[in-house]
Formats: sequence, C-alpha cells, structure tokens
Amino acid sequence: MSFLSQLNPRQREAVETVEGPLLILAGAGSGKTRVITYRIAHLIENLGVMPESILAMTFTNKAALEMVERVDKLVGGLSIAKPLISTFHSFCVRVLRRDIEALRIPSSIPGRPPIGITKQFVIYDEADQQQTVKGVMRRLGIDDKQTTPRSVAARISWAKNHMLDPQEVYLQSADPKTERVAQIYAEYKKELAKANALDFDDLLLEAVRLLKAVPTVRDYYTRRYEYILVDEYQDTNRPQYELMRLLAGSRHNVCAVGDEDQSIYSWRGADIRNILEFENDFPEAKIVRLEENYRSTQNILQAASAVVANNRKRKGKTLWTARQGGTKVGYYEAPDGENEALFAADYVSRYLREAADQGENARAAVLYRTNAQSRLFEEAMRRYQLKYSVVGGFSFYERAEIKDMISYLKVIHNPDDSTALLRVINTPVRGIGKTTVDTLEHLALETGSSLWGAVGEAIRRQLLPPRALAAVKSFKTLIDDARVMLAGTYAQRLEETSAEGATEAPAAVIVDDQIAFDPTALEAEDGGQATPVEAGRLHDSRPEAGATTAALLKFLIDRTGYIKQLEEEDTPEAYSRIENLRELVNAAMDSRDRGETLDQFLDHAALVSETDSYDERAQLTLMTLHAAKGLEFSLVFLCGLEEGLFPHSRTFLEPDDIEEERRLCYVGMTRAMDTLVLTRAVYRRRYGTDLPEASVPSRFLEEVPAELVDELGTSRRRASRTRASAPGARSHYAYEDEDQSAVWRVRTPQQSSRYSGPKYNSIQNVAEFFASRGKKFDLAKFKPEEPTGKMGFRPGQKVRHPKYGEGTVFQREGEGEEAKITVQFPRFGLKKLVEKYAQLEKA
DNA sequence: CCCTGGTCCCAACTT
DNA sequence: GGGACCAGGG
Repeated sequence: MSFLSQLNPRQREAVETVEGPLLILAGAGSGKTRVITYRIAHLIENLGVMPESILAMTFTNKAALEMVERVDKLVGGLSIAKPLISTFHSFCVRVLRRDIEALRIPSSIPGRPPIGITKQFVIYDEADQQQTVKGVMRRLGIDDKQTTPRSVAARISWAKNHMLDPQEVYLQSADPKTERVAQIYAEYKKELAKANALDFDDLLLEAVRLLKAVPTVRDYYTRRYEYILVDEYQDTNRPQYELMRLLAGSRHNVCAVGDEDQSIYSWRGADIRNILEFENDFPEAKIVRLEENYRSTQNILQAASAVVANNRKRKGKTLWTARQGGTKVGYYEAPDGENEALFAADYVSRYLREAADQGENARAAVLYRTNAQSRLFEEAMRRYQLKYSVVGGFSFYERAEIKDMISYLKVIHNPDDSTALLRVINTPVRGIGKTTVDTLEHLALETGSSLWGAVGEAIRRQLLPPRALAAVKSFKTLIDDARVMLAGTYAQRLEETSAEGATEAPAAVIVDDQIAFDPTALEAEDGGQATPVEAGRLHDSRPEAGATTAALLKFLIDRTGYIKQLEEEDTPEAYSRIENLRELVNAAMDSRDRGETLDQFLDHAALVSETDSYDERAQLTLMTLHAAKGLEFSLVFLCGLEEGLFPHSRTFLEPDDIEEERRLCYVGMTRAMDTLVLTRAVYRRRYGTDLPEASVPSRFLEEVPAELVDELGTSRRRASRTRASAPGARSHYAYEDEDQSAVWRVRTPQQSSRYSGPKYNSIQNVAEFFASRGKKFDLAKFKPEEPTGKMGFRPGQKVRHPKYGEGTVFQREGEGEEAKITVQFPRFGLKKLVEKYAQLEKA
C-alpha cells in the first residue's frame, strides 16, 4: 500500500479505479507512466490479481521496455509470472503465431492442405511492401512514373488503417487513379498470400479478423486478459481500437490513457475520435483528468499551452505546475543551418559543462522535424567533441548488408517469400541477371507458383541458357543446404523436448522443396527426390546440422563470400559494413540466449525501430519530434522553426494537418524541464546542391507570448562568441575549408595506394592532388616494366586497342587477368578496360 | 547476357 | 546524401 501515498489525489483515483472502463486524460508531464505502472503494481500487490492476466499495450518498444522496467522495480521479485507489456504489433504477432491457422479454410481439392496464412508467416516491412507493389504494377502494365509504387503503397496502407478492403476502395473511388490503386491493392493482397506474408498493417487487421471470426480464440484471450491497459490512446487507429474492444470482451475492464493534445500520428490512421468519443463506446466509463505538470517550469508550460491553444479540435484543459517562473524560452535566429547547429552545439556544451560543475546530471536533446536535419547537428556536435546519440534516421536493420542477410534468412525460413528471394538471388553477384530473373518470373506466373517454385522448375526443365542455369543451380543448392541446417535445428529441438529418449531425433529431409521431419514422408511422396541429412553430404563449408541463427548467418556469409568481397573492396565503408554484419551475428547470438528460434529472430528484426535504441544515459540526444514523445530533458533545443519545414509544407493544405503539426510543437516544447530554446535558420539549403533559400519564421513562433521569450542575440554576436569558446571553430566558412583539407588528408599517397579501389581511380583527382602539393604529376615516376607476352601493361606504356586505336596507359589496378587498365586515347579520352577482355596490344 | 559507373531525381513522422 | 535507372563495355 505504501507506494500509493506517493500519488496526488487524482493519480490515486486513476490507480485505484480498477473495475470497469476508465479513461485517463493525462496532460504532458502529469505522471502518466507513473500512473500506469502503479496501477499494475496495485493490481498485483494490493489486490492479488495474477500478473499474467494483465495486458498493457503501447506504441513503441521503447515505451514498453520502460514500463516493464518500472513495473519490475515496483513489484520485482514478487513472482515469476509477469504482466504482458508489449506493443500493439508485437502482441498481434504473438496472437497470430499461435492461432492464425484457425482462419484457414479447407481446400476444394481433397487431400490438399487448407488455404490461408500459416503460423510461419513472414512480416513485410515498408520496403518489402513497396517492392511488392512495384512488381504488381509492372505486371499490370501500370506506368510507375505517374503513380509511384511508393505512393500506391502509402494509399494501400491508408486503406488498411481505415479497414477498407480493395472492393470498398474501388466502390468509393471517384477517379481513375483511385480505381487503379484498388486494382493494385487487390493484386497486392494475392501476392502477399502467395508469399505467406503479412505487412505491418495486416498484423493488426488479421488479429482483429481472427478474434472476430473465431469465438474459441476470442474466448481464450478475453478469459486470459482480465485487465487491459492502452497507452497513448490518442494515437490508436481503427484496428487497434477494435482490438482493444474485442479483448475487453463483456468485462469492459479497459483503461485507456491519453492526451488529445499529443495526438501526432493521424497519418498512420490514428483516429482522434477514439479518445473524443470514448464515453459513447463505454457509457459507464469513468474519466480522470491529470492536470498537474511535474516536469516543466511555468514559463515553458505557459509557452507551450499558448501555442496549442490555437487548435480548435481539442477538449481543452488547464495544466498547472508548482514550478513558478523559470528561465525564459530562448529564441535564436541563425543565418543558416550550419550556424544553427553550431549555436546548438555551443550552447549545449556550455550547459552540460556548467551542470557538471554543479554536480548535476543534466540531459539535453536537440529535436527537429525531419531526420534529414540531423546531419548538420551531428557534424557540429563532433566539432565540439560532444558525445551524442542519434535516434532514428537510418536504422540498423535498414542497412543494405543487414537487409541482404535478413532476406537470406527469410528465404531459408520461407522460400516462397518472393520479395526476399528477389533481393538475394543475385547478391552478391553470381551471374543471375535481369533477363534470367524475368524468365523465372514469367515461369512463376505461368505455373502459378512462387519464384522459388520457378527456380526448381527451370532447373528441372533446363529452361535457361547454360551459364545462367549453372548460376541458378548454385543458388538453389545454397538455399537447400541452409534449409537442411535449419531443419537440423528443429530436429535437435524436437529431440530436446521429447522427454522419453526412446524416439530418435527425426531425420530432416527435403522432399520436393518441402522440409519434412518425418522420414516416412519419403514413402508417402512418389518419386520425390530426397536428400537425407547426413554430415558431409552437401557441402564442405556446411556446419553440422542443428545450426542456430548465428551459425546460419556465418554459413551464409562464408558461402556467399559476402565479407570476402567487402574485404577486397578495402574501403572504410566496406569495413563499416563488415562491422555491421558482425553486429548482426551478435544480435543473433543474443537472440539465441533469449531462447528464440529463427522465426522469432526475424519477428524481432521486423518490429524493432531505431527509436528503441534510445540510450537513457546519453547526455545529449538528437532525434525527431515524433521520437521524443514520452521523454523529458532538462534542456531542449527545438530547431528549424520555419514555415515549410515546421510546420511541414505537406501539411499546408489541410487545416487538420496544421493542427497536428501544432500538437507536435506542443509535444516538443513540453519535453523541456528547465530550459527550452527555439531556433530558426534565416537561409536554409533544402537539397544540398541548390542555393540556400530565405525562410519565413514558423507561425508557431508568433504564437509564443513575447513576454515569455528571451532573444539570444544576432548571428554576428554569436559568431564572435563561438570563436572565443570553441577552439578551431572560427566561423562556419572556416569549417568548410577545414573539411576540404580533411578530404585531402585522406588522399595521402600512402593511403591511396592502399585503397586501390574505384574511389581514387580518377586521374583528375590524382593530378589535382599532386598539383595542390605543388608537385607535377609525372608519368615517368611509374616505371613501366616490360610486359610478358601481351599482358601486364604498365603506366606510361603505349598500347593499341582495336576500336580506340593507340593510347597511353595511365593507371593499372590489380594483377593478373583481372587487372583493370586506364588508358588515355587521344580521340576517345580516358577508358577503363579489363586487360583480359580488352584485346590490347603493345604499340 | 551480365556488370559497372555515371546521372538523375528525390527527401515527413513510424510499427 | 542515397537509391533507381540507363548506357556502355566485356
């Protein structure tokens, strides 16, 4: 009971109202997470509710994780059973992995397996969705310049978030474009079904469909979860809302926590009506308002409230704080983006230093509207030698090399995943080009099979030219081998779990591309070619059967020569990619330590976002406003307050969208505990190359009452201050010079000989480099050696080409037959030729 | 028929 | 800064 005394009366009411529907309207900083976690603790500790009958759903893994930790702290060690605290999407995956096959319908052909998604479904991310849409559009012959796959995918997602199927989209369409979207949508659905795949939106939709359609399944979950909590309720979309209703069953023990002023996800289908109309759906609902803000000073809170007060669509509430006064809201107008970032770096570094001097552990954040803005800030922070962590931007799992390996795993797990297969069939290049892939796609279409089916078919019927056929065969062998390894894992697990030891581990066999665990399956199939699992049978680099995901990854990296190829590239980028791959193997090992199987590992990879990598201990964090939701910092920099950037230009047309931008601004401002600084760049470069454009101050700036604002000086004053406080940071123009010299530093002669790759093969670069050092680029330095036979041409040598005539060898890369030679031809300029093919002769 | 390199176009937020 | 696409070369 003791912890309840730490709550104010309103919070306590929210915590102690445990029966029946409850809506908690929790203003920013009003102790929302605290209420949720205390409520869970109260249920378990004071009311003796079984932890496993409590379900809490959040939007981000980050929020879920934080809640788990805080609940653990309150009731830790009480029991082994824990409440389920998870994101909507993870929860749905859990439900679907257990029960989705209840939705399958019997095949009309006797003896055939039922139709529908199986438990082994794969999850398509946004990139997979776009790829699939693109493929569908190509097949339908729809021009992808006018209607981009990207926009179509977005519209399909929109439809799904509003629970519209293709027919409904078609019926509601008022223009040919929407009709086409409906048509693509229908095909897209078929494509996913064929691949046994669900996209992010499907995870919610299918879970809802399952609970609606199958009473036994629904009963299982409603009986199991007696207490349901929904966090960030203002951001729930239709499917999430339905899910909540279904899970609440007739008990209606549902507690939703939200703040309509912080609804920032309408573009993802969040329906603000869910919160505004909660009372209609649950007439017996109790509503508790939390209006005391424990986070910010009065100045900050007043400024933020003044901004959001300009919105029409809100319930309206009055937040108050006991922290009277406080520092005024800072405003700084930078001449350009670079300067804005440097100002932030300068300010933050002094702020953190002063806090450290006083023994305080202050934390700061730089918040921006778009991820693209992060680069300038990162550069500035590095220049000030400030340690920072960036949330978002390019996610680890979005890196090309990681996606490649994940796609391999997906194919191994489910070869019918054509999108994944397409990604890796020629990665790294193994001689399966566009034409071959086209042939395979046609074949798949003809036979109604997946791409993987077409691979087998093409090999069986020898439908490809010899070279391509060999390449396709080697690819198939690779996947088959890996699948046998995986089957070994299953076999081993079966062995481990069968307590009686009497049965031997079932041999895994491949029968017509299907992995079967029961050897008798061999007899059942007529004439299917079987490959028994037998050590050493398949390939030399095959580790023994019983492989973990990590072993599988190592095998793939080894057999495909992926890392080897990167090593040969020998560039810093290549080594960073290798590092990433190592990190992936580590992630796989962690996954094994958690007791996960391959499919669980893939689920994890599909559902984590970079937001989850937020490091609480970092003193300085850079992230988007969206990612900052739910967090708090002593110092907040809110940057890029310019019309077109924030509010974003895409929101200008719809008044509702502008209101959402304003809520976003409110969210950002209310993250600040002690100090809030708003900045704007007078000139901003929008796309790197273009000239900087003059900006108009954001309308949100004008909405902050002037008496709460402290102007932090002009850019001229700042420039001198920066000069004084940051050694080596004279002005941002000086930085550009420094950058130049840094670039040149990389190109020292020693380095360039190490990196013989394409990066430094431009003759102009080399010549310029020498010129910049006041040296002449002297060809004579490269002493030509007498070539043996026709091969081995050296720089400076005269050669003859059948097409280009006579020329002078300029540069040589690599040795032997693979050597590439750059030749200067008087009439054709520089040409890079492969010695083996170029038919060069000594002139 | 495949691969490489250069060019063009794009860039909002996230599960 | 990055990815998609195309032309040119073997």
